[in-house]
Amino acid sequence: MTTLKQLAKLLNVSVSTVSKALSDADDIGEETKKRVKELAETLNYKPNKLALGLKSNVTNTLGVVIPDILNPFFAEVLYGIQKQANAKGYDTLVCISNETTQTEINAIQLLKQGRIDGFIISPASQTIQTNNFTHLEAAKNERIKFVMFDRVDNNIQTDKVSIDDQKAVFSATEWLIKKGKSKIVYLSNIENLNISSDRKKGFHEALHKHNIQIQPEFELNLTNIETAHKTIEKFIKSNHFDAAIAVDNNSAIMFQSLLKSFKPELVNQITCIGFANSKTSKLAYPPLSYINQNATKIGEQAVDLIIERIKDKSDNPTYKEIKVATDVVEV
Amino acid sequence: MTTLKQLAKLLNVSVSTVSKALSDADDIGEETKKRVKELAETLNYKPNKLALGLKSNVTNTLGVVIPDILNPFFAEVLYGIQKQANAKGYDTLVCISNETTQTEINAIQLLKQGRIDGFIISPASQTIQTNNFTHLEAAKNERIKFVMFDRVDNNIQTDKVSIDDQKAVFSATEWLIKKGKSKIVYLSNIENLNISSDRKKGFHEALHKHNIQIQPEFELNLTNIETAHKTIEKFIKSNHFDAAIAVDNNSAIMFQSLLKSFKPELVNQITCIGFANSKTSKLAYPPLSYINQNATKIGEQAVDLIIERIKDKSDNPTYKEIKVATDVVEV
DNA sequence: TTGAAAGCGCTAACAA
DNA sequence: TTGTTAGCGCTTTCAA
Repeated sequence: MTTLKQLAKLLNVSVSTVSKALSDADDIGEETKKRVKELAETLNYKPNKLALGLKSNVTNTLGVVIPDILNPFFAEVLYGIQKQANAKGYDTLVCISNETTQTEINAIQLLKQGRIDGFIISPASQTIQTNNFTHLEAAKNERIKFVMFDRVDNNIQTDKVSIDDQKAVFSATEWLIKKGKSKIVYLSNIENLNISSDRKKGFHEALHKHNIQIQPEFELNLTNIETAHKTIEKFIKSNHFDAAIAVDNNSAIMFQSLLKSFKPELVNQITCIGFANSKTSKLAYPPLSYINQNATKIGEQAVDLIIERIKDKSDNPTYKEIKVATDVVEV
Repeated sequence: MTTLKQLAKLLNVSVSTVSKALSDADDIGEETKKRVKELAETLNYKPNKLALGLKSNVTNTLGVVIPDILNPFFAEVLYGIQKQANAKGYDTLVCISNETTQTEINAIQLLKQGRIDGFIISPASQTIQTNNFTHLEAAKNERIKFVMFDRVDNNIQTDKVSIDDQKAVFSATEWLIKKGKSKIVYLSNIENLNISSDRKKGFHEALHKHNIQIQPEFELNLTNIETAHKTIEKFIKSNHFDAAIAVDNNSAIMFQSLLKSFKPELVNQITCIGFANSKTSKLAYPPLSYINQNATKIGEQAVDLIIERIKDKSDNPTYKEIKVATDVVEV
């Protein structure tokens, strides 16, 4: 790595002259600037970011804590985060908590060691289930700035980005009802999170509004991937239904596939919808209509929020809670 | 952030005493050590990693450049990288190249600014298609250590981790043939990469070995997601076939779904196999047998290699090229 | 057993 | 217009 010192030596000037020349300070002669810049170019000089960070307490780096990168939703959020962070001149230090609180604590420790300006987190399911947010509280006390996304918690005061889960599922359910559907099976592989209960509320709300009876046996729990196929098969074989709504990224694809195997004659009459994006919707045929969660947008918004917060030096900030719009994409 | 200086002041000792006490140096009195450690604990002192990095030229951070995080394969590799890096005490600075060379160049620039000890990269498809590896050559000249994975290039001398693409597809094809299949359709959505041609070679090799004629119209190009369904539909409707092999992560799921729609009577007679993992294989019903690419393992191996290389101070290293074993998982 | 000083690469206030 | 100096947080050598 080329350093200022080396440039200075080669050019027979002082380190500070080189530093100033490179930043186009107006107290350096044009001639000198030119010489300095040329040599810097030739030697492919890049300022050492560690030194800059140490000096200025600004790292231009964002921490990102993601529960599960194998979940396409989080992968897409990460994509949005990266894209936006890059556009704004930030790098990302990424940690995957693997849904456990301990890994999350470690991650935040790492992120606290002066290496980031702030972080973006969606808490692990374990954290949410045990309601153990002490590490985030601690971060807050140490004035470390962070933004929560997707799995947001009401007890933590900070900036948040999510979708309106209840509304998203309400709209999708209503979309089905308006197509004349009334015997709708509800699929979820999401563990016991706020998101999950909000989504179910949206489902119930829509049924209620349209005077449709809630039937507990029409709500399938597919958390366990090993038994999911069996659960769906059993349901398909022994119930009358005319639509399916999945509140995660996978279950609708699965359901449709089983439907085609066990009741092929019904495929055209039964409408399936799930959370997805334009690409994953096409894994199924016919392609599934889907609830577009705008995961990329969530990531972008999270980045905007954290950068805004980083730049905001006020002591008593008013936190923002952004709801990214979702929409039903009919294919 | 608590610093050594602050601790020193509070304890009325010097900075160097604190530093040594915390690292258990044997020239510091037990009593002092105890006092220092207690206060450090209370104030939740964490050494500033930037300062450590600046001082020691060791960052314990790995750069990771990934072409496409929405591809489940790369997501899983990233998972493996994170897991292993963490286990070995490294953090990861992740960049997504989005399949373009320019982003990749930027990423490597970022990674070069003294922030990482080495990086792990799978080149963008653009980089490979234009055969433009100057940025990697440059990195090599600057003695920056890196490991290539998956999309490895013969012209770059460095450590590499990949699967034996030809062999993997050969084995899977042969697995189909041994089940009595001979009219096998070949599906690929992979752009023109080495991987792609190696996989096709494996396919041809197996056909050849078992005296099966190669039929170009049995090799479907599904690169364009918009036309993929149509292409498959047309094929299914107008050809006799008894098996399908997909050399990517999505096409087999898609193919099976279209098959069930257009030739449901054949589903039980036609065997589909694709690259997948235990989870994605279950998106289809019946679950697909799959070629297990061991993406997690690839990530882990890449981390092991880069760490080994970082620790190796020799001038003329012998580079390793690891082939991770694949296997056909019959469901 | 403890502390002072130098230095990693950089910036910025101040001096020349 | 250029250079000197101090300091960001840390480790380490050497001196006390």
